[in-house]
Amino acid sequence: MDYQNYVQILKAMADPNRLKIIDLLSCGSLCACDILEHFNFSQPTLSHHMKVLQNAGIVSARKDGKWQHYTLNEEFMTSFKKDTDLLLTSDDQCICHSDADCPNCSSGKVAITNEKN
Amino acid sequence: MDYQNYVQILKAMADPNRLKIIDLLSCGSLCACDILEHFNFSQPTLSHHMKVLQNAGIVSARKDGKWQHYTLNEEFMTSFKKDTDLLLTSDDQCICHSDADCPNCSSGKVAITNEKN
DNA sequence: AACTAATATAGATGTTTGTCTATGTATAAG
DNA sequence: CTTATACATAGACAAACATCTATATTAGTT
Repeated sequence: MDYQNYVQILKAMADPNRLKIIDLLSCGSLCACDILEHFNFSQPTLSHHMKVLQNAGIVSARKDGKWQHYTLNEEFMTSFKKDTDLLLTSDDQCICHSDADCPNCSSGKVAITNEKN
Repeated sequence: MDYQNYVQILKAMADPNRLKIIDLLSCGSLCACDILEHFNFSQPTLSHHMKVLQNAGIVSARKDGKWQHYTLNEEFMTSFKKDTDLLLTSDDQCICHSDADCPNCSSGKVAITNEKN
């Protein structure tokens, strides 16, 4: 799996305020000023958070006159859940399979989830 | 949902090395020295990372002689996926429902996913 | 008892990050 | 054209964080 992208997403989510923004957007699109009303921090701080969320591919923005409308990316929601499953599942893509000295691989502990081999 | 706990988990995961540790442990339990072999950082650094993962409830440790065996918590894996689903779904627990001025609530955009009301 | 191996703790350090104030830019309204 | 509104950018700063070296602790071994 693509660690870099997944870590960037996790970092973007790992802030209580940005998490709240994601939660807000999960109800539907919102413009910056509507989001800002839910917080105590300044407008530039929100601007910064929205940029972090956009850079991580979590949120996309659409400009409409003076307003910026933010929407949760459908692709993020599906791929994040998929990557999480991939991470927490012992499968062929497990990192230890590329390591000949891995105790779990050599001891056969992974065999149960690797029956096709 | 419990933001505090979820954010703590996200913060613990939002580091490339700790993410790799989680991936390693998803194949089965490992002791500290086995984990350390996969990295270039020092032993105290690993000790620090393992503590972060334990404090977040992601990993639990069992001492066996000189060795510390680390295991991915089953409870973390299930609750993390559940919380993620909860976050990314517009449902009754959506944060905006506690806010009378929320544009999405007042405009009825959420109605589709809230048919029982 | 002395030694070695596995891990933890303490303290220092450079980097990242969340936040702020001040200011710039773009769009609409009067 | 001036003014107000919505948002972005620049730069500063304190707190959090990842890492290191040095040292302590714990448990086997000789």
